[in-house]
This record gives sequence, C-alpha cells and structure tokens, in this order.
Amino acid sequence: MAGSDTRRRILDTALAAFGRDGYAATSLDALAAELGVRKQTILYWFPSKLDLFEAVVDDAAEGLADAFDEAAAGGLAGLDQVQAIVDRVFRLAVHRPEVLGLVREVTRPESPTASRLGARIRPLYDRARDFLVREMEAGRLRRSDPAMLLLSLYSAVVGMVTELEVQRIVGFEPTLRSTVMRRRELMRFLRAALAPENPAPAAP
Amino acid sequence: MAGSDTRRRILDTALAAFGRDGYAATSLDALAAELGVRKQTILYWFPSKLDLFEAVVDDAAEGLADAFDEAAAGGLAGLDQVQAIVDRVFRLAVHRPEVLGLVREVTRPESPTASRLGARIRPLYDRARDFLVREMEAGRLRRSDPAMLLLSLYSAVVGMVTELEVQRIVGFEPTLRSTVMRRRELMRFLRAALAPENPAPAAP
DNA sequence: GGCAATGTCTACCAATTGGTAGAGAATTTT
DNA sequence: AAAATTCTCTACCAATTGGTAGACATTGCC
Repeated sequence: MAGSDTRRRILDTALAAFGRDGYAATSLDALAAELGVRKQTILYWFPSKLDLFEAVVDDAAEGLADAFDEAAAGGLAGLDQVQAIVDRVFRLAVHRPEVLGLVREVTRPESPTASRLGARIRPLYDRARDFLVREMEAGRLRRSDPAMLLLSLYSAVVGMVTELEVQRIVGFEPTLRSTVMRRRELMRFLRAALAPENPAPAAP
Repeated sequence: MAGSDTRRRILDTALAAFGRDGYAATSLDALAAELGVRKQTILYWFPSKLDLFEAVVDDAAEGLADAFDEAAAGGLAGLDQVQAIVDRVFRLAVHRPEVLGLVREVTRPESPTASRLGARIRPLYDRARDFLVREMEAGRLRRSDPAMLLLSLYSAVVGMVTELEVQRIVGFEPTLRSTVMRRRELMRFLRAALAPENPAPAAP
C-alpha cells in the first residue's frame, strides 16, 4: 500500500520536526509542506496533532528501546557495558539527533505526554537499575544510590549529546571529530565517577 | 514610577512562562491575562514578542552571572569551589526553576537567541575554564581537557537540576528532600570524577 | 463494467496569533 | 491651570492555527 508508506513518512518527518522545533512550534501545515502533501492527509492518518505527537513518541521510544537492547545484547559487565551503551547513544545522536531532541521535548514539565514516554521507558529504567545494583554488589562499580546514579548518568549522557548549541557557544563547532572527542571525554568522566574505589589498576 | 514596576513584573512573569512552556507555546495574550493587563501593555514596554524574549534572556543571564559571582566570591579552591557552585545552582533551581528552564529553551538548536545568551555567558565560561586549568595544574583536580570537562559538568548539573520530569517518571516525586538527595548524590558523582588520581593531598 | 474501500485533495471555518492605530486617563512639567 | 508626557486601554486586522465536510481519484474485487 502506498498509504502505509505515507504514514511512515509522516511519522519520520514529524519526529524530526518535533524533535528539532518542539511541539508548539511545529505546525501541521509546515509539516505537510515538508512532506509535499496537504495537511488533511496528515489528519487522515492521525486524527489530531496530539495523536500524531503521541504516535511519534511511541515510535521514538521503540527506537530507543531497540538501541538499548542492541547495546545490552553483548552481555558485558561493569564499565564495559556502560561504555557500550554510551557508544550506542552517541551513534543514535549522530544519525538521528531528533530522537534525543524529542526526549528533551517530552520531558519538560508541562509536556502533555510525559507520562506516555515514561510508561514506555520504564522497563529500560528498571533494567538499567538492576544492572547497576548487580555490578555494585559484584564490586565492579562504585557503590552509591543506584537511582540517583542513574539520574546522574542520564543527565551527563543526554546533556553531552543534546547540548550542541552550548558547544557552539563556547566555540566547538560540532563536527564529527568533536563528537568523537566528546564521547571519549565523557567516558573518561564516567569511568572516573564509576570505577570502584579500591585501586584496581597497577600504578605506572 | 508605576510603569517601570509594570516592566519588571512583565519580565518576571515572562521569564517564568518562557522557562516553563517555551517560547512558541507562550502567547502574549496568556501572559497578559496572567499579569492582569492587556496585551497592548506588554507591547508598549517591549515592541515585539521577540524583543521581550531577548530582554528576558538578558535578565536571566544577569541573574546567572550574579549567582556565579556570589558562589565564586569565597575564593575557594579545587573541589570545594566546585561544590560551592553546584550548591548555588541548586539553590537557584529551587527558588527560580524557570531560569534553568529558560537556559534549556534557549540552547535548543533553532533558538533565535542562542548566540545572545552565548555572548552573555561567555565570560562565565572563560572564568570557569581558567579555574579548571589552574586547579589541574595545582594538582587539585584530575587532569583532562578543560573545555570538555566543563561540558560534562554543565550537562551533569543542568540535567540533574532540570530533568524533574524524568525523576517523576522513574518514581521520584521532586520534593525538597529529594532535591537535597540529588545534590548530595551529584556531588559524590562529581567528586569521584574530578578528584586527582594520586592520593589526596593531606592537608594538616 | 460496476462498486466499495482507500487515500488525497479542495473548500471552508472558528479561534488564536502577534501586531497597529489611536483614544483616554493619569501624572509631571511648565 | 494648561500643556506635555507617560501609561494603559478599546477597537481592529491580517495571517496562521488545528480541524471539519465532502468531492474526486485510484485501486482491488466481483
């Protein structure tokens, strides 16, 4: 069906637009123009703008879950697993930055769909928390409140990946190379923060 | 003059609204209603919505700069200074959360005023960077790329302070006590990440 | 060929948007 | 007291918003 392809295209373009400009600043007319279609076609597939947004959020949540599944599939432990996830998030940020922009959009206080993304993301959160607890008990990660630590990690990673404009402000043109640098530096930061306190590595 | 008081009230209310709902989702009519005034009064003090937004950004930048000045006034060193700044940012987040919401709003990619806040914030950035370099050279902070480290710090702090909704999603009602916990946990995280690798210099 | 379902369109619409023009009140200056 | 300035208001306006109603085309099926 050509129609179901249209639906897919609407979802993709809407994800990009919502993630880039936010919900309020994205008009159906502009979206339709970008798609080369009339607004009514969008409203045929999604009964209202809010319905479209919710569908987009679900779609993005699915993409995020897949990314995490993939990064967790290796069954790594400790900091190696953390690194695998950070790498995966950065990869997502490079070739679909809108997804993380949408996360930022949806997690603002007045968002009409915060709880929606929440419900979708919750299982990921639980898995991550379990992982942290397990690794702490195994002595592979520094001990601390896992929920709070997860929040710190989330902030650091999403921030690092999202705040392109801040980087531009302080003089980093966000090139591919700077992305690599940011990822490396973030990992150094996280390693330092997460490594257990007893000095495992041999001194030079 | 009563007028200049009106101007002040408009700035405050607009800061709250822009910081909470974002630029696009804030209408002049709604703002006026919240102020108990007609939209034309707003447009008398600020020629256009964008002008108002820019004034609000300048105002917020000033508030931020003051907060940092205050936190830096003690002339502390190393992690103590870092802690003082984190404490100050958290205090700001508690009694004027809109300021940080506005920062988040203004640093999104398509923001019309990103460079404006950038210019206002730049001196703060330079000072912070100089501080990090100095402290690294003095051996009081772990050595790394100061610009990247600053970005990590920024992400972690602003994220921790801003992402209330994420906390709600994962089951933390953002109470005052949870704020204290978050601050403490963040500081533990930062200390671990920033402390120099060689055993701490034993101060007598 | 006829026909029903699917999908995109044109034609509207009421509400809201940021913004203009200028009247009228209050206050200050002369 | 008169005049000028300062401030807030009413009355509009054109453009844009999300959304409805229904015509028109295309497709697969009998």
